[in-house]
Amino acid sequence: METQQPTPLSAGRLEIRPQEHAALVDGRPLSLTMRELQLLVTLASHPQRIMTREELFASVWGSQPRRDDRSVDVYVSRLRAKLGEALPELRLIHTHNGIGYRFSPDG
Amino acid sequence: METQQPTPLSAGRLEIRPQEHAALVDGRPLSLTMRELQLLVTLASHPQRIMTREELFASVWGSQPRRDDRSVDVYVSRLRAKLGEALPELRLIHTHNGIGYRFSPDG
DNA sequence: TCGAGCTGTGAAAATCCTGTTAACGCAGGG
DNA sequence: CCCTGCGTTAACAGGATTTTCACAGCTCGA
Repeated sequence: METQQPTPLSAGRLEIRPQEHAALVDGRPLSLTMRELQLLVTLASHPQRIMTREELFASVWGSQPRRDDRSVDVYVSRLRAKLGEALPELRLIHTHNGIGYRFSPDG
Repeated sequence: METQQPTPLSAGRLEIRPQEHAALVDGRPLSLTMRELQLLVTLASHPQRIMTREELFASVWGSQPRRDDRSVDVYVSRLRAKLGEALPELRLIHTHNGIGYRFSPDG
């Protein structure tokens, strides 16, 4: 069984409410697309854990990525851009070369 | 329990008095139709919360929308037009693609 | 009976999202 | 240096979604 998250995920000034399709910074919702939000939820559901592209893709897209698929990278980039606007001082998503990405609630 | 709103809803220069079927900007009443007002009241009663079309429809029309119903969209558009005339510098109603709409008191 | 305004619906126009590719930068090894 | 591998992001086309317009039916006073 996968770790079941309580409805709201919290990470400093960032709060994520999957049920409400919302990611809030200081109470203000970010304008995330479905994919971006799904990706953020997946990452934030496993704080400090390095997640592979395959894991992330499976969770967000519901299937196996094809060889050399860069969708995860592209959406991480888009997500970072929007998170960076709202929280310029924090880098919540970390790259792990050759493996995947990791969400760190405290930057 | 649902959030119970005090009679007058306030959002900057906009004030809404559901009891009096009135929405005022700087004290001047907007010419809103019933549906437009109901929609505005519903949205403004849940500031910063992303509301789905289903929620909005249920609240305003009192039933479930039929598949592919665009009534909510059309009335949001009509509402925006009238709000935009009175408050050209603010965008109070935000679209959340694939989900619904959100009322932000401060634009 | 007429006219004005409100409503819901369909559909065209405008806008946004998605997946994909490719250009670019950077670091390490040869 | 040059090459290679990897991550980042700009750009694009196609598809999906939203916005807006037009219209016909209704209601309600004049």
